[in-house]
Formats: sequence, C-alpha cells, structure tokens
Amino acid sequence: MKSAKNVASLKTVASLAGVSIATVSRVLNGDPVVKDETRLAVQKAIKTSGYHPNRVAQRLRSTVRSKKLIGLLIPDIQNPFYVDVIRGIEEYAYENGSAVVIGNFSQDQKKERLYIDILRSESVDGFIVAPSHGKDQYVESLIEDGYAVVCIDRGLTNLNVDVVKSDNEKGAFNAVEHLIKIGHRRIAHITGDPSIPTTQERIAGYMAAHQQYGLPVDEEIVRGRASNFVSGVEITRELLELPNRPTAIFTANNLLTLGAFETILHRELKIPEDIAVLGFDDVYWATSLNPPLTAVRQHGFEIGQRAIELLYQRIEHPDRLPANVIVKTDLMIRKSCGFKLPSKT
Amino acid sequence: MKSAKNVASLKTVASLAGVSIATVSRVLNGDPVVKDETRLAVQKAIKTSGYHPNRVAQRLRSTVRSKKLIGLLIPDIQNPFYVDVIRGIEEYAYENGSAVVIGNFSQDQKKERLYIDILRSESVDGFIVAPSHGKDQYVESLIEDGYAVVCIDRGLTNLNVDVVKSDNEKGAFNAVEHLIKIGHRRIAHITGDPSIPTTQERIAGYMAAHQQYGLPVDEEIVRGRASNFVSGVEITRELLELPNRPTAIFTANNLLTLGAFETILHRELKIPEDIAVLGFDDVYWATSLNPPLTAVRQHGFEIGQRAIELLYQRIEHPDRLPANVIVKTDLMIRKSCGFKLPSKT
DNA sequence: CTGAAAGCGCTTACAG
DNA sequence: CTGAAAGCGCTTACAG
Repeated sequence: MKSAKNVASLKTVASLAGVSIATVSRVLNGDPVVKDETRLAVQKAIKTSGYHPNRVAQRLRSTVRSKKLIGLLIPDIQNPFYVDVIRGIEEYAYENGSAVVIGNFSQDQKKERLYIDILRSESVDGFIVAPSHGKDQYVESLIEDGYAVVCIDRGLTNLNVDVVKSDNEKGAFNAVEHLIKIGHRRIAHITGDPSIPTTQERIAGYMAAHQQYGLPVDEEIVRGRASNFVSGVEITRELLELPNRPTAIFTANNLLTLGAFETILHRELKIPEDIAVLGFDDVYWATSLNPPLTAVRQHGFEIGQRAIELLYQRIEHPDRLPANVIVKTDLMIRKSCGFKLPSKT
Repeated sequence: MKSAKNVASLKTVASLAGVSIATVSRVLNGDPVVKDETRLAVQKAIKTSGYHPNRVAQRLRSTVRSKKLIGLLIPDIQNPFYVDVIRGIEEYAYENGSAVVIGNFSQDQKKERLYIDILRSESVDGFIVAPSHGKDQYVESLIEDGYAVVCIDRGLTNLNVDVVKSDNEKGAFNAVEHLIKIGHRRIAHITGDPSIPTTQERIAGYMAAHQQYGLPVDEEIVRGRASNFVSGVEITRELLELPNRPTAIFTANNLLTLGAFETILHRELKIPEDIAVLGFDDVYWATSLNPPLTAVRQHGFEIGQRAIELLYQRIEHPDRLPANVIVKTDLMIRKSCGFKLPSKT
C-alpha cells in the first residue's frame, strides 16, 4: 500500500451515497437546488469517506477565478519587514481558506521571473508582488494578461495598479524632524539602493525636513549604494572619518542600521553621546540593542492585510479602479538619539 | 481582453507545428523517439507561441510522483533559524525547477492541520515538516498515506522517518563547557517549551556538561515555560531576583536570549561583568548587540539543503531506509561571556 | 430536483 | 515515428 495515495474522490462519495457525481459537486458547492434528503445522504457519505476536494482538479476546471491559491513574490525573506507582511497576508488567507505560495527571489531578477513563470503555470488566482523596480516588465505582463495583481512596498511607474505601502516620505520626514528638534544640525543619511523607489521617497522626506527647518543639506553626508548590511558598515566608516563628522545618522532600513551600529560600537564610540542613530524599520530586536533604537516603525502586518484584501476585491471586480493605500508609520522614540544634544562646539 | 488569460496550450502549439498534441507532449518530455525534423518544428512552435506547460494539468494527470511542488510546514517564520532553513530549501528547489509552498503555522496545531489538508489537496509531491511535537498524528497520517515526508528540527517518536536537525545536545554541551572553562560555576539555563524535543536535548547537553566537570546542578536555575520573548523576560527577572544569583545564563533560543538581554540591560546590569549571557541560535543581529553575543550557531541553511535532498531521494526511492542527519553546531565566541570570570567572592 | 456529458490541459499505453 | 483516445477529478450548462 506504500506510496499509493488512495484518496476518496467525487466518484467514491457518489457511489457511497447512491447519487451522481454532479449531485455531490452541487452539495459541496452549496447549490440550494438539492433536495434536503439527498443533501443529508451526500454529507454523510462525505464524512464517512473522509473526502477532501482535489484543488488541482478544481483549479484546472473552473473558468472563473477563485481565491484558492495566492502567489506571493517577496524580495527578501530575511528582512523582518517582509516577514511581517507575509504574516499579515497569511493570516487573512488562512481565515478565508486560501493557500499562499511564497517565492523569495532575493532581489534577483532572474529568480523573480522564474517564480512568476512557475506561479503562472500553477494557475494562481492572484499575485501579491514587490516589484524589483518601478518598470518591472514581467510584473507588467502579468497585469496585461489579466491576472489580479497587488503591489506592495513599491508601485509600477507605467501602469496603474493596486499598491499598498508605507508613507515613506512622511516617515523619513518625522524622523529627521525629531533629530532636528533635539538639537542636531548635521545629520547624515545612509540611503538604500538608489534604484528602488522607496529609497527615493525616504530621501525626499529627509530633504523636506531640512527645507522646512531652514537647514542646508550637505550632499556629502547623504550616501548609499546597496540596501544591505555591508553597505551600512562601509558608509558608516566613511562618515566617521569625515573631518566634519555628523552628529547623527539616519539609516534607511534595518540592515543598514545594523551595519551602522556595529561599526560605531566597534570603534568604541558611544551612542548617542558621540553620534546618534535613528533607523527606518522598527524590528523586534530593536529594544534589545544597547542603547535601544529609535526607529520608524512600518506596519508590515497591516500592509499585508490590506494587500490581500485588495487582491480579493480585484479578483471579484477585475475592473474596479486601482487603489493606492498609504499606511502611516510611527516614530518609536527610544535612547539611541538622546534627548537634547550635549552643548558641543 | 481584460481578465482573459489567453495562454498557449498544447493545442496551440500542435496546430502551429502541424502535428498532434501527443507529439508536442513527447518533445516537451524529451522522448527520443521523435524524428529530428518534427522536433525542430515543434520547438519552433513552442518558442513563437510562448508556450509554458500548465503545471496544474500535469499534476492532475501524472500518476508517478514528480518533484514539481514541495510543501513546507514551518512552525514560526519569525524565527530567523527557520528563515535560514527556508532559504536552503528554496535555493535547491529553484535550481531544480521545483516550487515551494510555505505554510507558516505559528506553533498552532489547528493551523498546521489546515495547511496539511490544503497541501494534500494541492497534490504536492512531498512535504518538509517540523512536526509540532513528537507524536504529531497528522504528520504520521501523511506518511501512512504514502506521501514523501522529511522532518526538520524534530523527529517523530512512533514512526521511522527522514530527519535533519542540529546536534542540540552537543551544541548545548559545548556552550556550557565554555562557560565552565572560563570560570563560571553557577550557570542558569532558560529552556524553551518543555514539550518540544529540542528543548529536552538542549537540557540534556546542559546536564552532561555539569556531570563531566563534576559540577552539581541546581534545578532551581533550570527553568522554562514557552519558547518566546516574554518567557525570556519573565524568567530572567526571576533569576536576577534570586538570593544566590547565577553568574551566567544559557538561553535556549534567540527569542529567549533577546528577552534576557533586554531585561538585564534594563536593570542597568553589565554583561558580562555582572552576568554573562550565552544563547542558542546565532543570528544576523548577534554581532550588533552590545556586547556582541556569544552563541551556538545552527546551520539552518545546510539543514534546509539536506532536507530537500533527502526529500528528492525519498520521492525517487520511496522504500529506501529513513536517514537521520545530525548537523553539527558551532560555538561563536564573542564578548557576552567575558574571558575570565572576575575573581568574585 | 438529478443525471449524462463535455471539457479544462495534460500524459501514456495502444494502434498503425 | 506519429496520432487517436482514454482518463486524472472536477464543474457546469443542458436535458429530462
């Protein structure tokens, strides 16, 4: 019997209940037309046979789009922000009987494309994607082919599509404003990968705060290459070696923050006395850092939930207008920035 | 054209190439019987039509088990250890054309069961599971029904099954031995959920080290309830308030470590001078903690890779004997334990 | 109210 | 070497 999955099918149930498979199917789909007596018999047969519908066959057959299988394309599963997003999506999916296929493409476009191909051929009912950049043609083609698609974290420049993301500009603005208010005048910004839209939005917030408070921007201390840990380490090092060192660093994501923290502590400099650190992305280990990190919290879980809600709606109403949901961020003030800047110079 | 996925099928390709769908199928599956001329024509038609096989139909049709779709059941996607495992599995799957469906059941047995049902009815070709406990009947039933199953992190007590996991006992032993060697004599152990096998194995390692070095164990400072952050906070607090406070704490996973760290720093105690901390699970933020954490590194990525390799083998040879792979751990010595215990008392 | 039948996109003996 | 046909497990008009 090994390796033989003798699963009950419609046929099993039908013969057990003495009806046709069409009738069983109707009962399963809650068709009210079925006679009560028949329904009861079928339900009993379903129970005793331990029948579970075969979703593969369902998916192959049905022409109307259902919500059984959702494809999820994540740029980096190691980033806790995306883990929160995933949890938000999964919780909702779970409650509504959908399954989620996660493809983690690790910021690799070739991998992203492979996953899109696979998920297409698995006939997923919809996609939730963080496009690798603003004009991601593979994601565009998905929409053009009529798939239900919701973007998270980043939108598409050429196409009008449902998007759910944080208010990056406002979040960055609030962060920098906070630094200014507690006395900082020379604030560095370690940005993420400049090609990613989010990076640009956070830079915009940084600039806007300077503008509003009449502070000049020194382009020399606004720099970024990749969005990863190594980049955080390197750029922090560069900043610390500047003759006119900044008094605060605003990092654009949690990996960069980690790089900055490690580099600063390694040099035996004190946070925030020698240099303050404020990071975009609040994460679960932020309060265990020493000192605890002041951070811009993104609501990843909510972003995930809103995204899948929109996806459900999109599947039901393919023609409704695309929505653009901006989720607010919160500034979590802890100790890594200090309260008042020590009167220096 | 909106919402109408006009995808090329075998039929499209067949008529384009002027052959039957059977022939197209043969070409796709590399059947050597096809005439070269025909093959070329078909291949050209495949290209021009942009054909991609429909995996749903393939899965429905084929009786032999393939490796196209792997189901992955993860107890807690927020735990970076599992994220590493996922990455290991995914990388291998990606290279071999498999897709991975991840179900994150959040230590919730009901959710685990739902996901198993869903994945069953998606006809996955195999499962990789971390069973919620040693006698997880739902996982057992999977094996009994002939599915290919590989367990990670924890095995099954009643059934002989492929297992890949860390050498928990040895890892814990090495950790405690290190603490003893640098002078600690009173070492607390904050354990994970006592019902999880891994917890027991780590406790065993703790005990073995004490035994080997002739150190008595004080049961009062070996305690644990859940495997989460809150439990880490609470138990650390209890330990710190003991009249005869331990000089070191060995925490059983990264969440507990975080709880301990935060609690200790919150009391303005110094690590390692006032109390040393050594954690099971090395994580990417461990070096950014202040002081950097001495930790037992598990090789999650490798565990994932070994698991999916075993799964592939199991699918090919359903009857080969179950393997039990134990992956070694490494002790990463950093600063949270100090080097020599300050001569105290 | 229920059943017979077609068909979703494939694969695979079976003929020829 | 290639095609016609059956069938995987469903759903859904169409008859009755």
